[in-house]
Amino acid sequence: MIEELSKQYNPGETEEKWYKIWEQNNLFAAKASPGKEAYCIVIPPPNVTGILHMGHALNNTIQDILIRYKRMRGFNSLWMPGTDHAGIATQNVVERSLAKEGLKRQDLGREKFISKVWDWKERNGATIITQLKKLGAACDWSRTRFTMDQAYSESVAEAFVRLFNKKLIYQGFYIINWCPRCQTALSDEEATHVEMKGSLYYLKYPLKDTPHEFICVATTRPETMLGDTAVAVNPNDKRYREHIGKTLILPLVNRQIKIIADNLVDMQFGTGAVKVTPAHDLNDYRLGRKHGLEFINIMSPDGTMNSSAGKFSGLDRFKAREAVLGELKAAALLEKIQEHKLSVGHCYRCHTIVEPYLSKQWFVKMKPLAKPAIAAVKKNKIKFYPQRWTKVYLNWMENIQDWCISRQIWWGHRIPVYYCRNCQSQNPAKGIIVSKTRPEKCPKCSSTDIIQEEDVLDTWFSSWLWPFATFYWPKENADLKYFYPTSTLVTAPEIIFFWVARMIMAGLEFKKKIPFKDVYIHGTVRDIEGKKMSKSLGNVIDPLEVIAEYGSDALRFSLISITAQGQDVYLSKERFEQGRNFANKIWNASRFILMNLEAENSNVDLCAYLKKGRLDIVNRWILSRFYSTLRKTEEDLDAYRFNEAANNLYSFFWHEFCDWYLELIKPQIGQKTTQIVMYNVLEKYLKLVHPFMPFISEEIWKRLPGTKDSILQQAWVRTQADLINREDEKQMQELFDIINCIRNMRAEMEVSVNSHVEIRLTFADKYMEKTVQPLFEHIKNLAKVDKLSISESYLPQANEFACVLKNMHIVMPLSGIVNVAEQIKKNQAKIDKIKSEIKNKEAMLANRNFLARAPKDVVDAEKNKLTYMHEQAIKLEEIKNGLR
RNA sequence: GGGCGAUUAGCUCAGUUGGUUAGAGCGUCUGACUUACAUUCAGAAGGCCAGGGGUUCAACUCCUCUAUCGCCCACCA
Repeated sequence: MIEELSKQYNPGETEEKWYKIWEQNNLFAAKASPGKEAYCIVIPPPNVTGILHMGHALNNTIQDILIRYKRMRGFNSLWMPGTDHAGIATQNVVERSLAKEGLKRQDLGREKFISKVWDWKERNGATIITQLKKLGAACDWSRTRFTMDQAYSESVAEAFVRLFNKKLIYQGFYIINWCPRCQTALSDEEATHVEMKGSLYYLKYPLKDTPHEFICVATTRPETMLGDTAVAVNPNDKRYREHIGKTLILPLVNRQIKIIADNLVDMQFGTGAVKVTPAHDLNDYRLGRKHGLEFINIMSPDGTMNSSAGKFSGLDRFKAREAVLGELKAAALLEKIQEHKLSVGHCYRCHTIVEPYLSKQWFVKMKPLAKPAIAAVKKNKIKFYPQRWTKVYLNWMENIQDWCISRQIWWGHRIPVYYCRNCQSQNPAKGIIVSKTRPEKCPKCSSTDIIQEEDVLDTWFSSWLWPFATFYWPKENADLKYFYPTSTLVTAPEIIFFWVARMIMAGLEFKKKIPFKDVYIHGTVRDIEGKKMSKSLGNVIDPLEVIAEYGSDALRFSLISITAQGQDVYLSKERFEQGRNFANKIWNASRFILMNLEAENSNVDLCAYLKKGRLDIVNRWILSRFYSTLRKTEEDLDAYRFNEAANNLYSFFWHEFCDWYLELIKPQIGQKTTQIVMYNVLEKYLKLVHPFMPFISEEIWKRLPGTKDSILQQAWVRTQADLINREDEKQMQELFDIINCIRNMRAEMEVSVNSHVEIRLTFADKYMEKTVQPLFEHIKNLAKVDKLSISESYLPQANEFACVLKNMHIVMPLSGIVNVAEQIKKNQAKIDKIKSEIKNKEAMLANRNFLARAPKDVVDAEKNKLTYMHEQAIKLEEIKNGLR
């Protein structure tokens, strides 16, 4: 069996094999079991249209680490998976494929179109789930939810009705962000502002009574002038004071519009006079309401000009801009064009420039919802990691605007509002029925002529219920009771407003409890130049390719090890080599151990064995280091310092366990105690590394003699504080220093490995001599020394070279030195450096404040150091003399 | 306009509450086929910790200002 292990680890087959077994055996499933503490994470549901990208890989690796770690630590750990119907995004995908057939969704009609989308979902919706499985995600797939599922949709309707009944939902005409391509309203968050180079156009509007006089206004969207119903100036502006109240003739349209005064107008900007288009600009809308202006909508939902735009009707908004400018120019009414930077809203789904557009929409009143959500965070009931996001959250919440939740698309939860046509025919404001299910007849007039609201809800109106709707809220049930509130939410910063903040509000509103205790915000994955990874930039590193090439464990480990808490990640493909190499290192170390392990020495309980006898220092040391690593790993994971934990596990295994321990024990590998310790460290280490590298840890775990159950069901390693021994660690450090020093001397002097070397050691104190002496064999082995002796006098002979170590002197024959002059020079540099350091240290130790205020151990350490430096300086001088 | 983050080795980044000699990976250079691993092993070179000022016995770490880059927010016509 041992011979079967290859020299190189092959992740491909192994990973596929284990995931299948885990899944088949339901190892990820969690059941509500009161009495046992729950640990629950709800996945940020990826869009059904989603394809695994590095952001997902990072996000889900972090969650998987937490889930596996907490399960091993004894929690009843549940990772709730699912996908999001992603209204606009999904509809766009299906519309695009329809377009290939030359069809529009309107050609099919609502019902047929929706069933097409469902078809698409059935065919492609599981892609992202399959990909998450490749990553190793330990989700309880039996619970997989979809935001459009029947039960989930009922939760959505319930939430709507409750808010409506509390008068927290209202309908009204407001300026919203309109995407002319998707032809729907968007929330403020869905319009992403991008800084762009544009122009500021100065238009001249003639005064009615004195047509040779003009008021000049500046605008970035000249086509909107067709909908102007006033020009506003600041009442304190001397330039225009006399014109206030006068009438202008709006060019091209010949509408008479008034000059109004309002403090909102900034005198510094443009000409100080601003055209007012109440139906196409938020500020203008407010001015319009305030001053009772007319609202003229000049645009159709598709972004072309409508009949109110007169002869421009039918033109696309940007074509209309050119046409308007052309005509104004011809009429000499275009004074000038200035370059101007401005930030323009874009649809977050299709990147089309959005229009501020006046339309009838549904809104959620947010201030009352925000209040308890602010308090929960302020009172630390919910904590953000890193903490700085708290401020971002609070700032947004304290300035929250009402949420436009209606969308003019078809794919989504249709708003549970019904209209009785009979009632409406008498009074349009009446006849609104809000109900979770379609009413059979109007409760007022009993008419059955009832139609449902056409609009659907914003996708986020369903996502914000995710932490409890996934447990079939509002139905009270054991799972909901047991797993809610969930424990940790792991997500990206760009989603704080869309989702995190709203979930907190929804949780407090509907469940009267916070939805989660901790929010871990990780960084954005960027390419090596710091750009966001995106398909259009072509800078995407595909995680699936990385998995195929390096393995999932490698992807996970590398990703985690470079992700400092909340920092953005700059990624290049080479980074994954580190993870692959590490997996291979674990593989080979295990191979080595298994090759040498006697079956009887596996599965020996370490604690019981230790009671019987004392170990040698090397074995004591590795146990001490292991348990220190365990402690550090726990501290780091509990504080969400994943990279620290990963790097610490890496350097323990590679640089302590492999580089030192395994090398040191090679000569004694047959010994029972050594075998037991080496087996135990490996076995326990596999558990520590399992949350990070689930596949390879399982593969090796299952190859350990006598292990049957999966590693992911194992209990975490128990702390053994008594096995952490600083004194042993210190002593071993002395040994490493000596070996390093000798290796160093050989390398510097270019002494071939094969040549015989004799080393004399001189110790400053007898105690140290005593502790190092038993380690002589190790020094000989690892530093390739033939003869090792202790001498009283450290003074190097004429043919010797010496090196100074703390409290120690290492002397070796000079014969191998190639360039003595070079050595003397180096030596002198060292002496100079030490002397200047001594000066500083002496000054510090002479400082009364330091002695009075610094902790005792710091003072002692400094004193020791000074003594040591003095000795070293003297010795170096002597060596220098010896070299001559 | 407001807020946040970054600035540490050639590159990409760590550095948790101030306290021994500021670390890692990659890259470079030197040496090694040492029977677990060349996806390896042993070593070396390389840092006024962005800059100024301050607090402190002690600053990469805390405060302040400046510069450069990046992100987010805002009703900049």
